[in-house]
Amino acid sequence: MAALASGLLGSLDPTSDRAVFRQIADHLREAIDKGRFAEGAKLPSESELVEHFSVSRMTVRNALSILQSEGLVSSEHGKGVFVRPRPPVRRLASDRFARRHREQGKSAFIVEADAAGSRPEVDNLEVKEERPSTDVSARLGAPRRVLARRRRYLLDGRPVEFATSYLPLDIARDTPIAQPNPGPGGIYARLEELGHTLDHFEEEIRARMPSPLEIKTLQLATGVPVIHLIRTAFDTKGRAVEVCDTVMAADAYILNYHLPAK
Amino acid sequence: MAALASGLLGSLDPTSDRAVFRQIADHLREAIDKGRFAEGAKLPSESELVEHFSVSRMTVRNALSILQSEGLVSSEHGKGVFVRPRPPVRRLASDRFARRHREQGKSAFIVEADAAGSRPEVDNLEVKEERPSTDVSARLGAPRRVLARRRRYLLDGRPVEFATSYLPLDIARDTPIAQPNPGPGGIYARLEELGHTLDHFEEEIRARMPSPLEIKTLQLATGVPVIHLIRTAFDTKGRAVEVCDTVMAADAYILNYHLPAK
DNA sequence: GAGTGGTCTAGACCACAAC
DNA sequence: TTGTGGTCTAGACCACTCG
Repeated sequence: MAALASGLLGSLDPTSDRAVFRQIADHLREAIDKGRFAEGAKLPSESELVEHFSVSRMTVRNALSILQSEGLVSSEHGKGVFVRPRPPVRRLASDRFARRHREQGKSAFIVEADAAGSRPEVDNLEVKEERPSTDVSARLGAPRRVLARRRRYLLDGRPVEFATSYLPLDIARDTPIAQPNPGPGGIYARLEELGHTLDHFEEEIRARMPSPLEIKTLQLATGVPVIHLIRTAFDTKGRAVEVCDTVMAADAYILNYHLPAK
Repeated sequence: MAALASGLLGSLDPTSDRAVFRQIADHLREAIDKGRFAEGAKLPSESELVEHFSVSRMTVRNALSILQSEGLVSSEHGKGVFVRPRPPVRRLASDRFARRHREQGKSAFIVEADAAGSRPEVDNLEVKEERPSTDVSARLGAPRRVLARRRRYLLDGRPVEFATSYLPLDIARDTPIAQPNPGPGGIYARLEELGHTLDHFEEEIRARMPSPLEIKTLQLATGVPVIHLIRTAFDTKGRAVEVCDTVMAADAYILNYHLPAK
């Protein structure tokens, strides 16, 4: 309907080998990168792009789907296609499980969110005994059953992280760890009270595209990967006392690590 | 042509609200997850799927594009659509820059690849002086110009990582660090010889979808995110002496970190 | 040459959002 | 009611791979 401000977008190169829908994607991407469409701004509608480039609607949709898969734009049914705003990221410090933080009685998530001025929430709480996966079992020294604690974290109403902690039953059964709310300082504080003084953690980090379930749970936009972090906690006797499997929306996090040069 | 073994794929649910192309994607995903199509196996051709599900070709292609964006399959022009084999992953230990490794004279990449039985290569070498980006500049204490060392790493012929090191010119100019081959132990060994004894590193990790240039440089399949790692090296005087900006194919790496509980 | 995926057209009908 | 994106059809021609 509205005339497209042609100045914002170039025109196609008919001599180019590059497919038309890729050229259109390139033009849009460049316009976004150069700030000609700001964060949150609406792109020209599909029908405007059809007219501007003189192509069929499928070609335009193909171009837009590229930008979606790159995480640059997201579409809203009945409204339009918008430049994805970059959500604020949460930095995870490598000392986030240091004892001095735990002793303050709040969980790391709550403390950091408060400090950043965000509203933290935890939901989807589930605590149950179950048979461990082979991977979790191997990490924990092959217990037959484990206590699983699942929860989802949200910031200002947006889900950012989904985590499950697994603990051997001989450690966790009939302790505050098996309660929905384990008390101040979280399960690490309880583990230390139970005599499992923590010695160190091992973290394992992957990045990949989310499964359909993860997309749903974290309400992920198209083109947003997840960071998959598996942390194992060891006590001073060298025993693995907890495995925490965490899936994070990658656009919500920066992970920080401190490495001594030794 | 060949009859499709219908047993491998269910049929559509006409009463479902779920879009047809999503249902087809679900069926294929389930078949892959359950191993009915092994890694590297060829999926039924588009025309076979068209016939099996009695839909148009665009609908089938829409379904396949979902699986591609999830990184589950990749298409090969003229051959077919194949289940993506999981490439072997390289684990990066958090002590990979420990001095004891450096003193053995080989770079971390070469040592690890040899140990894993892979054939390592380094190409795209470029060493030049340039003006730093604002981000790099801020990390290095605002030098006017820096030495940039760019290189790409390959394993068994496959590009897996693209890295740029930035060093302040007052440290690196007219030293072996400015040479294409800085010598045994790499630039960290040279830095220490120049009096910049390394104290610690800070690493910053993000995950995101790759830019078109990154897709090209790392020859990334559709649906493979990248891990973006920025490491800053500090000497014992507390000065930032190097920033290394690394982009890794996420399906080729697992990052390991060791965290003391303190 | 036969089969495959890659690109593109020109329509159609639907569901959702905003006025 | 109008405009938006979401889904789907039924074709077409092309480029690539393999025998």
